[in-house]
Amino acid sequence: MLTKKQYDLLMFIHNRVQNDGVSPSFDEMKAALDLRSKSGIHRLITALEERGFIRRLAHRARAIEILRLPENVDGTGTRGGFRPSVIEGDLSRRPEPKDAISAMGGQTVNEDVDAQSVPLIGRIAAGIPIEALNTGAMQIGVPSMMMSSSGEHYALEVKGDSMIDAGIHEGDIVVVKRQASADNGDIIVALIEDHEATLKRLRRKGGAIALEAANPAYETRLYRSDQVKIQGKMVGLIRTY
Amino acid sequence: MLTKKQYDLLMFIHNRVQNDGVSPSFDEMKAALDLRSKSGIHRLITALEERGFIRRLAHRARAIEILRLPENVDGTGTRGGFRPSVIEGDLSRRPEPKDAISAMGGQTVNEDVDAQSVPLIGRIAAGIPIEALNTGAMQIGVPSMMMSSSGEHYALEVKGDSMIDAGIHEGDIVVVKRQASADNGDIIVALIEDHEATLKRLRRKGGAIALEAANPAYETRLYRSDQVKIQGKMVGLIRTY
DNA sequence: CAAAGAGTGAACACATATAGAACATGCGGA
DNA sequence: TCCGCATGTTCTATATGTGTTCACTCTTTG
Repeated sequence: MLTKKQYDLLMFIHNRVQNDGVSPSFDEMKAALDLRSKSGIHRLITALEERGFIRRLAHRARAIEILRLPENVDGTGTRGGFRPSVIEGDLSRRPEPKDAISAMGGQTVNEDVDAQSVPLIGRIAAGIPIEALNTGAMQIGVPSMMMSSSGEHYALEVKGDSMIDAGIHEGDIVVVKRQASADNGDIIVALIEDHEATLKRLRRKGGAIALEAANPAYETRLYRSDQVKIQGKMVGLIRTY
Repeated sequence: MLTKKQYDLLMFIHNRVQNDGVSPSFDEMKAALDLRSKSGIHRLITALEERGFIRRLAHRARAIEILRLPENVDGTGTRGGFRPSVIEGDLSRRPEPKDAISAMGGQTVNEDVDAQSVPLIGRIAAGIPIEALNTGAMQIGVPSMMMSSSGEHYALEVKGDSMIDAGIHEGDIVVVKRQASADNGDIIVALIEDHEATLKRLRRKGGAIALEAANPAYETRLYRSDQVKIQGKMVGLIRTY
């Protein structure tokens, strides 16, 4: 759990981000908490990072991102804090998925765990469509650090060994961020000719799209760009022994 | 997450894309932010790209794509262009994870996320002791399914490639359950002669203990059982791309 | 192909921001 | 009470952010 100071600081940052879109500098936080030194802020920030409430880019100004909030986001404002527009009450989370981008991630937040739930929606393998086990889609907890704060994520269980040289084994669970485009070299979920989903590395060659397996036993296959729809980009992997 | 200037520029680009359908040139951005040089814009653009707000095509004019906006911006009605398409019609998402999970009747005590925190206490590699135990032990969220309900768990970052054939790469995080014994074939954290910690596969040979790497470049080493102390057994792996 | 348009990037000067050490204080639990 | 921990402070050291100028390179277009 957080100390009061840590909580205050987290709320201050959150409010600032909500209102300005810009995270505060150490000096501004210092003023907000009524301190005379930025070092105190530094330690609080470090503590928040350790506890998984925020994430930072090292050595970048104002590069703070809020990953989650404590359970009781009630805004017992110490200072003249503004109410966040998105978060209300304690457990009532936002009902509108379309807001998922403007709010923090759109997944549930637990009181003390640096993780979020994503749906495990099926399996994926070379040559085999994603099975729809939509019914009762299982939820799986995924470390927040694995996901970007915005966007939608889902999980798939890996079948087959086509990506084994990338350290992706049968039975592993891959976490995917849903997006329609990706960069060269990304591992993506690709839907081929609207019926076959596969996990491969993306490589663009001129106007064509190459889908590379990470296993010499499988050949790279080339497609026209209209044959392939990118369903998302792999952002993480979870394996249980 | 962003500095004021970065935020201003992002908003300017966003508005221009919304209104004109074309992203502004550096000169136009220069004028908009009241600068006298495009170089400043160039650096801001680089910063925005680094932070994942925009994407660019190198050496292409006006080839800026907005990936996301800061959290305070209401994206309603503006997201049409880059809302990724869904995987398949009937696989579409389940926007209310909490309902899904409670509807499944899982015996979750933690009503929200199926995960727990474990401390990330250091790094491990062949031949190198586990570094620094306490200094700012960062907590990491780990799926509950990865851990047994009892027992103590911790996490280590992997250095080196000695287990690469087991799909364990440099930078991966391994989740370990603390225990003093393990079965043949388990991957364990072993402390050798009280000074060297290593991640290896356990193989007992008569009275001796063999520690096998999963990389042909490393040799299996044999120890007397009094030379090796088992620190725990690997139960999971987490990788972020 | 040449010119215009667009983007890159080094270098300099300041302004801001972050990192940490070192030491002091106050509070709650063993 | 003693100890550990979160917290406050002061100071010092670095690193990053910003605005500018200048010299190119790359693309697009007539």
